[in-house]
Amino acid sequence: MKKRPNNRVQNNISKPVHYWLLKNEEADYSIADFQRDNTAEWNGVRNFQARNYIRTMHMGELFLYYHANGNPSGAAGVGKIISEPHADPTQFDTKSIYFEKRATKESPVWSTVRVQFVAQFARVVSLSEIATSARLKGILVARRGQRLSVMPISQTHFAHIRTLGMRSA
DNA sequence: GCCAACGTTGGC
DNA sequence: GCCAACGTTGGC
Repeated sequence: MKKRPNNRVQNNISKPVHYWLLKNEEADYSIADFQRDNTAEWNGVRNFQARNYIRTMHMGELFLYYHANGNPSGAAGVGKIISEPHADPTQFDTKSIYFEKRATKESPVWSTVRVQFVAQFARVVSLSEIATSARLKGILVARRGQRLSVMPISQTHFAHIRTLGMRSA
């Protein structure tokens, strides 16, 4: 019998743990709104690359909550994925701005996950701070032209930004 | 409001 | 499959 590699999590062999960065405009849905609601459906993603990332998400994974168009823009807190990926219901709603005429119940086009508020940072870790940090070199959110609302982030970068955010300025 | 850097659409 | 036109994102 082959021995199971010991660098995998038991009962979860084919599911690597990801960390994510999820964006919302601060004026549309801030970390305070997220905290008030406690949970939310991450509906309305209409970009194929972002959708493909959503489809690799797993329950329990953590993400940085990022304020786009913020004052300043940056990481404002932490949330958690609390469902497996599933069809975004707004794609079937003819009255929704997210309606998708190509979508059918049998083969949906867009995916979503349910998310839960975990923590608000003591301070926003600004994009300029992220972009200039040597320890965050290569981070996707600071890359020029990067506009995805859902992107992966390394465990190391996630942990570092969380440490910065939890510490008062 | 400007505009760079994309992604998407549709004619051919 | 190419690519021009158009739409969107998001920092500034």
